[in-house]
Amino acid sequence: MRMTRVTRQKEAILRAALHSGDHPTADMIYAEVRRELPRVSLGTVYRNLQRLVGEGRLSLAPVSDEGGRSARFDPEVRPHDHFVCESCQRIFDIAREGEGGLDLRSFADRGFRVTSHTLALYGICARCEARRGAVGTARRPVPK
Amino acid sequence: MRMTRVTRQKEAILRAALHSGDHPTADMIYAEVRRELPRVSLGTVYRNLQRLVGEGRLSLAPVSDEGGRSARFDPEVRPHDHFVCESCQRIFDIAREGEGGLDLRSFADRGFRVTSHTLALYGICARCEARRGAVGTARRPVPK
DNA sequence: CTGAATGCAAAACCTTTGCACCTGA
DNA sequence: TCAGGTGCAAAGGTTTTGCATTCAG
Repeated sequence: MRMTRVTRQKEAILRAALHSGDHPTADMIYAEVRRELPRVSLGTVYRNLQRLVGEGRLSLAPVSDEGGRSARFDPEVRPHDHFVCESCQRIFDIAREGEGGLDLRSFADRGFRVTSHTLALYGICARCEARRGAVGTARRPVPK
Repeated sequence: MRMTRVTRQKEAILRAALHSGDHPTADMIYAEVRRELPRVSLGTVYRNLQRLVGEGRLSLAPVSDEGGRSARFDPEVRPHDHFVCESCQRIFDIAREGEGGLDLRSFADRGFRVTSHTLALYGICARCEARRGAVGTARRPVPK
């Protein structure tokens, strides 16, 4: 039977993932944890992130940010959607209302069984939209 | 000014991507092109896939297959959605009806501008669902 | 005690890039 | 001709893994 041990590292990694505001990458979490546990290894971070996702304490945000090859972790584990701002790159969680408004009947009719889905919206967030109006047409990133 | 040259390689790569049935990875396309041009390099494949996507002749399927770190290319360039079978791993294109049934008013109200979106459904496809019923509860992959 | 977790470093994977040579328009 | 494309190989970035050691239960 799988014994899930409580280690200083794992706790710090979860805490970092929860408290790091914006859908952090493994590397961001690594940097954060390092401030508390300077000798932690990147391998430990990856292994624990994997465990935490497996235990349902974190989720993976299914967003494909342009050149982004790195996974984004999400403290929100309930089904929800995402909005990605193409200007400042921030990722917003979107609460899912009911079934997300999806009509899946045509799938059931064809013998398909849908068990989950991911929805990501792309565009310009309110802050960038406002700033763009003020500054002109330049699409420069909005600092945190 | 950007001159887009027609080369044997580029043509073979596009042909391979179009004719390869199921949302191929760069590697699959490489293998396919190699049969015709054995000296083609993987770098050339990547460079051309990038160009073809830039030219709107291919698109990238925004599906996050489990451990899959590799990009999937899609001959369908019009906006559409995807269904990923978690049993046989096949990816199905789904035609998008109208705006995909998404209600984006609440976003506009909050000052967000949505320019595009990606929707991926996960579940069991009709073929696997049927086979599962026949075989029992075992979830083994369905061969092509 | 004992096996799960860690730290470290090497490897694995996918993709990009530098550079000399080639080639299509 | 000659800029853009190619082949090759090396580099880059992210994630995984082998192994001796440490540590939680």
